[in-house]
Amino acid sequence: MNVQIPDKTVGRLSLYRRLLSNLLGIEKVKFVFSHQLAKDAGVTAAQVRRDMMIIGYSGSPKRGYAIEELVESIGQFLDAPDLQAVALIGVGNLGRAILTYFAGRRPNLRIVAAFDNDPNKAGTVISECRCYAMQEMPEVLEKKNVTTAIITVPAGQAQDVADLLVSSGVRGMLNFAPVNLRVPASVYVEDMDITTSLEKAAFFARCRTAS
Amino acid sequence: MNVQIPDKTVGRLSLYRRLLSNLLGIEKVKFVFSHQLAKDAGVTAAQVRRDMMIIGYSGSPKRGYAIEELVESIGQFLDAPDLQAVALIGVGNLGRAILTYFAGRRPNLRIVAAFDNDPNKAGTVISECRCYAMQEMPEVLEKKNVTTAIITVPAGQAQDVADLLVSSGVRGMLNFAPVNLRVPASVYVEDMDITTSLEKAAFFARCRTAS
DNA sequence: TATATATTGTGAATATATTCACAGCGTGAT
DNA sequence: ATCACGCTGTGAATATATTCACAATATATA
Ligand SMILES: NC(=O)c1ccc[n+]([C@@H]2O[C@H](COP(=O)([O-])OP(=O)(O)OC[C@H]3O[C@@H](n4cnc5c(N)ncnc54)[C@H](O)[C@@H]3O)[C@@H](O)[C@H]2O)c1
Ligand SMILES: NC(=O)c1ccc[n+]([C@@H]2O[C@H](COP(=O)([O-])OP(=O)(O)OC[C@H]3O[C@@H](n4cnc5c(N)ncnc54)[C@H](O)[C@@H]3O)[C@@H](O)[C@H]2O)c1
Repeated sequence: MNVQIPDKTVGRLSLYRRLLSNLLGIEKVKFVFSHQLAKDAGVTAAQVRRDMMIIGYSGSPKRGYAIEELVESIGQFLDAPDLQAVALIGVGNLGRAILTYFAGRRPNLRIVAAFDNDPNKAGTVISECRCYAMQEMPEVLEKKNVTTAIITVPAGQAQDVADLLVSSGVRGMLNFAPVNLRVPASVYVEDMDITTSLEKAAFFARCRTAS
Repeated sequence: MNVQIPDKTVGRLSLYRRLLSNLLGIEKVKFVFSHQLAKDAGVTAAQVRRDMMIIGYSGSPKRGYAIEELVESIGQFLDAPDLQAVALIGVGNLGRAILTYFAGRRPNLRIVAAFDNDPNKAGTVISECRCYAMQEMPEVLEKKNVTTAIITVPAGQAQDVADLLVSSGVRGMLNFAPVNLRVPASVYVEDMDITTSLEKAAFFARCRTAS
């Protein structure tokens, strides 16, 4: 990956792909114009075309983008060639919701192991995913070749967990704990701060109401 | 709200406040410098100072920011003067996790009602929050003066739910369904797309590993 | 009281992201 | 075959976000 890919573009590509898959699967459409995709995605047509440019995909004037081909292209860009294994740490309320949601949903991006320090949880299976004890983590992560992790442990435990993950070779994390994780520059962290997002929604709700 | 407040700044203010509350409550510190807060928040010191400028809060050189006062200032800026009531629609796995998490956590920003179209859920109480049937929604939202909502229904239902919410006076939404909601310009939508975020983490995990 | 000093507040500079706007082109119509 | 049209691809322009850099300043110290 020599060129620096904008973070935002990656997010939109994932979004485009999902929308395109819907079009293909549900509406049986074969082609889309940038402005159609843009409308579904909530962005401008120019943005869509710019993103396509970034991944080097070309459409045709008059016909637009060949959906099937484009989905393939985005996949080639976003996905690992083989299975990309994901682990989830912290099988609490949120962790279980996520495990259940992703179970069997994506063949190439699968949660292959869950971990929790609660001894009652080790050994259980949630939505087809085995839950391991924390001390098994390094071994399991290596054996299953896990490179990506979802952190759903309490805030106070998140840094320790992140350190463990890093030392076990994880390079991408989706972090739900409300803390700024300190990781080496070679590790990517995507934060999902639900509380902050709710506060934003609440703030702008008032803002808009006032105007 | 005459000046246009940057979206990103609002998010960071929420984050700063949480970090500052920790400092006050746990570490008993009274003052912080911009670079200390910046480190905790994972941003630059200049960013912190710029954000403070935006809400019109001043620190003092040599001492920094008076934490208690600053928390108060951020609160004045972010929070409603009285209770801001929130509703949650879709009491599934994710919805229940969120209800449980926020129960009793914030006095001023509270989930005061949940809704689900499953008749088995209407009438139940999850983490002190009453779950209502969908047809009760307009009435309950008005009575409880709800202006903000969390959408955790399946993607196919989210637009209908959003329309209902808008017509009941909701002006801010936190949307977990993977669809772009079409709402009037006077309504704010904050999207939390867990799938896209996981794909981003996975993508950059590969990216970093390669380099 | 005077001084040294590390930090604030902020205009200007830079970086990043998005949009504009239009030349060029492929396609369906004729 | 030819044409007219509406779209794509993209350089340039603009908008937004962040960082730089430094004068102004409040305080701790002597
Ligand atoms: N649920 C929400 O809506 C919500 C909202 C905002 C933030 N969050 C954050 O998401 C995270 C998870 O939230 P939750 O509601 O699922 O909490 P939870 O308490 O239900 O689950 C936490 C789980 O982590 C496990 N755990 C604790 N320490 C551990 C460790 N060191 N190693 C491995 N496992 C450990 C616990 O046994 C538990 O199963 C928290 O950081 C929380 O702040 C959640
Ligand atoms: N759980 C996750 O980790 C996860 C990840 C990515 C996206 N999401 C999205 O979050 C949303 C919720 O996910 P979930 O896992 O909680 O799903 P879920 O199926 O467990 O819950 C959905 C709930 O919504 C209710 N519902 C359905 N239609 C409704 C309607 N018209 N009005 C009111 N209630 C209705 C259902 O009865 C159910 O209780 C979905 O849109 C999903 O795509 C969830």
